Amino acid sequence: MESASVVRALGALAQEHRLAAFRRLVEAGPDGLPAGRLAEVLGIAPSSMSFHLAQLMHAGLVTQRRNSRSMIYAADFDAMAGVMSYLTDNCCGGAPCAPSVACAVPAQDMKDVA
Amino acid sequence: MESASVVRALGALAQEHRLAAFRRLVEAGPDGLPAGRLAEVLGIAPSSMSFHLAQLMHAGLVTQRRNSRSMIYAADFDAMAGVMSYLTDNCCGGAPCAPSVACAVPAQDMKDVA
DNA sequence: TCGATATTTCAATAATTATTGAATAATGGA
DNA sequence: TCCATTATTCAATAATTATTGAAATATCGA
Repeated sequence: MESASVVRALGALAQEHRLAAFRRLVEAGPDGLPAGRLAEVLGIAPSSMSFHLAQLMHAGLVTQRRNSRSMIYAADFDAMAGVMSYLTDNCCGGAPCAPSVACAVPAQDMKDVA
Repeated sequence: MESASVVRALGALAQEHRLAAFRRLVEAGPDGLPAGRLAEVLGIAPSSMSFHLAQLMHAGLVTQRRNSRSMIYAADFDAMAGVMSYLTDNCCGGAPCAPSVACAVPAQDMKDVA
């Protein structure tokens, strides 16, 4: 993953509502969530939600599919893994920045979601 | 680390020149680099460099100290580790986004620096 | 086809971010 | 003290980002 993509991905996550949305999508897993549900949960206007989801799409961090009238968004775990690799390799000075526990421990629940 | 700090840190890294600067500082280690040297390496005006370093400072990702006439900046590895922990815990769906090799392998050289 | 639902696009505006040269501050050496 | 060096702050401007209501698009069920 080259640095321009990483800048886009970091920029996409560097916003309160988008970080919260992405966390919800990670929590939801591959099934994803409809745009309207996300807007409702985050308490923002549907058009704002569309704007933010477009940013996440452009950064390649989420996927989009239609289900009847709903647009379902889901986190792209491979893309996120690419960002994490880049940061680990280039921004952590060799020592893994993520504590080693992250390598062994299974899923962790989401507390403190906005 | 709470989400507002993470948003600030991601925002600080979500810019071409700042990501490049941070990578250089990671590479330089605890000794850090003077502001002027960074500006020179990145090819931007000293005042722009000051602006970007202030952003990184505000995000808590770098430290600052004076050495004679130079201001020396250094990467704050603990802060970066905090960001990585947050992302691993909240944005990677339990599966470690960083490949497991990152947990075992030592330092890695920096290629592809801007 | 018509109406309701779900979402996006558009337009207007506000707020934030990035850039640079010029002016200002801090340090050290002659 | 005076000058050169190093860096930051300021001012002006340009560019990008975020927000919302209104209008447009797509889908479904009756």
